[in-house]
Amino acid sequence: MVTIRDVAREAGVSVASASRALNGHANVTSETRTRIQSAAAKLRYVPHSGARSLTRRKSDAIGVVLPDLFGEYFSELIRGIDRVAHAHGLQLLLSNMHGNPHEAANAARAMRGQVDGLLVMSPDVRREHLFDALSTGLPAVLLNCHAPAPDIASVGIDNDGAARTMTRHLVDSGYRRIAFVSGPRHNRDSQERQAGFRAAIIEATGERDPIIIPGDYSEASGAEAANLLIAGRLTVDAIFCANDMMAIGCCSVLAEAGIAIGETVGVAGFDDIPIAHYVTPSLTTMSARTAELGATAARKLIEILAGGDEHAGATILTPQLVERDSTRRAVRAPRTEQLIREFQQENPS
Amino acid sequence: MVTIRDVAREAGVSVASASRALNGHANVTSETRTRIQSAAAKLRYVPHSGARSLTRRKSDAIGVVLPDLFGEYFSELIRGIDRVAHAHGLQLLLSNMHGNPHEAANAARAMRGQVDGLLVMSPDVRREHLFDALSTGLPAVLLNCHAPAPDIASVGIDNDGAARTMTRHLVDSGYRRIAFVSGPRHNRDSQERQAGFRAAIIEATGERDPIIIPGDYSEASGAEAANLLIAGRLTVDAIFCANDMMAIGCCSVLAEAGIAIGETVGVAGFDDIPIAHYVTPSLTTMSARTAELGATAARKLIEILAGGDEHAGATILTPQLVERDSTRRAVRAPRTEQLIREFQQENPS
DNA sequence: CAGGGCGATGTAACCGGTTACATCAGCTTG
DNA sequence: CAAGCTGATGTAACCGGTTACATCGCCCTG
Repeated sequence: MVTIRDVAREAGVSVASASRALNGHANVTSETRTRIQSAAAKLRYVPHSGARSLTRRKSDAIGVVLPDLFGEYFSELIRGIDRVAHAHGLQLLLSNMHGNPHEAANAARAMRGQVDGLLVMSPDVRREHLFDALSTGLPAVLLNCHAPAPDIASVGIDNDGAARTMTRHLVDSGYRRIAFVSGPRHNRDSQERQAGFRAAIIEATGERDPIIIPGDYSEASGAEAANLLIAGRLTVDAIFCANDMMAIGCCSVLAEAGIAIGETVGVAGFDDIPIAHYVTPSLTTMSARTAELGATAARKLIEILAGGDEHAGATILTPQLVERDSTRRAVRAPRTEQLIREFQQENPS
Repeated sequence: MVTIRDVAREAGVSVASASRALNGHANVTSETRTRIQSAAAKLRYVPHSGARSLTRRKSDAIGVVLPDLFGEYFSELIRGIDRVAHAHGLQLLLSNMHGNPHEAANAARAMRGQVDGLLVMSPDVRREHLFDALSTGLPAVLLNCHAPAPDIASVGIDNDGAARTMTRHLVDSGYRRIAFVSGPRHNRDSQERQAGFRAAIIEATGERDPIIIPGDYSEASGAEAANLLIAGRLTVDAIFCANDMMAIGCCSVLAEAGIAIGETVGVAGFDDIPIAHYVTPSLTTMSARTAELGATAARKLIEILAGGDEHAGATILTPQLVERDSTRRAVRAPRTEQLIREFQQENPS
């Protein structure tokens, strides 16, 4: 493997000059510089960025620690992070804790010396895990986590408010008895969404003990909720799932059973993953603007790395209601819609 | 930042002993070891993996260079890669060339010294780009690329064979005039899929000049193809799209226009992204087994890193036909299906 | 008890860069 | 022409680890 010393030797200069020339420092004769550059090109020199980061004390990379890497939620998140990281010339070091909260600390430790900062998403609410993860001393931004201390930067979404918005939307759309399907018990997002749902139900209907079905964010657990309904063990006319995948599982069981989604039973999700737009009927959901969440967190970390300590504290994004067919009372077949449109075009006003 | 020298001082030993103790080498008294370990714990020592990789000459990380990071295709791919990387204790350094083939070389260069090997996907067929990307001297495995030299390891899928399989499936399902919607011109996968389609059409129908509509893998370009058909400028009864997103775009326009997909016009895609399963009607497609592709490539790279040079050369995965409703002639409403099932249950045999 | 062997520990070189400081040549200027 | 300045270049220390080799103390053995 060719090093900068090889380049220096080839060009007949010292390593210091070689380093200066290759890094574009000013104090090198242009003659020397070209000689060094051509030596580097001839030897196909590629700088060793590991060694480089050792002296420069920065690595131009940020670490991303996520609970899981699958599903659209995470591809969206990474897309948002990558967009701003790439714009700042930063690499992304990815780590997946595979659902094991203890691994977050390991992952963060393993990244010490390879990254300048950390983006950590640890949806489990138990705090000690987060502290572990942050113990490397690296600057970090938390995603969708309760910051264990107020001086730690975090970016999250307003789950509570968003769940209220959705619940009110369901009530306003005329649904009377609404059930909520929760996510995993220790998941903070799910807890907050559930709290928002409960508050909005109490406010709207006075019902103090709304129906809550335990789920785990999986498609299967959404399907189970739908099965309860079909079996007659759940009399509701709307189901609000704590994430989109459960809503989709729910819809497919209902559709299979011939129940008119939207008309007979309204279904809503949360996150607005891309699939939500493509399923039939399309799914009403709260857009968590996941890519934006990632981008915001990355931006915040970069600002902190640049020395702005005033960027600590929490940034909260407000999800937006995306109303689609799964909560529309009159869902017509596409063909019918088409005929209506044609009719309207032919008979203006 | 606390270094191993601080730990050594705290424990009253030399750095060598500290290093040995912390790395679990045998030749340390257990008494000394515990003393060093508690010193490390007390000081919250986290090893600097950058410095570590400098002497160990390995970084326990692999670089992944991809043309884009969005969409389900890439989250699937990364999922597969991560699964095996994680199992081998490897980190993932991600780089996105954002559609610019020249960036692949930059990305690969930037990774020198931070990764032990590279996984490169560069769907652009122009060879010099690939050579550039490989010029770092790092071991690399190519994904879905023509290896520019036979001794370079690569993993790909049999696009040609898969396209033939799909085309034959369409013919066997009774579709007579089939159009193909291609991907971007320089995309190798698309070219091979198109070639497979053409060959199968010639074989099945003798038609030497089948209909090929240029697309670009985007949902919009699939929609455009459908618009051609609706406008009557394309008389076909099946559309085979070079990827799923185009097929989905195509379907939504057809459905919007009230055309019965499957019945009147068959639509097929390629890749089997998760959405394909959720759209209505569900999409017939060739499963590229993307996660498996990533996992296979990662496994291959790891074997090469372990010193097995016999693993060079190409591995080809065979996609599998996933037949769904978009190419079924009798697509019934879910309610109808349900009634039929009930009828069959009540009247066995 | 001297000498050899062995296991624990320390010293220092090294990995591949960057950079503070020293050096040196060439020019200006009094 | 000597002194001083400037800018290019070289020397060597350093970043934070690992590890070859040296050292040292201890125990065993003849």
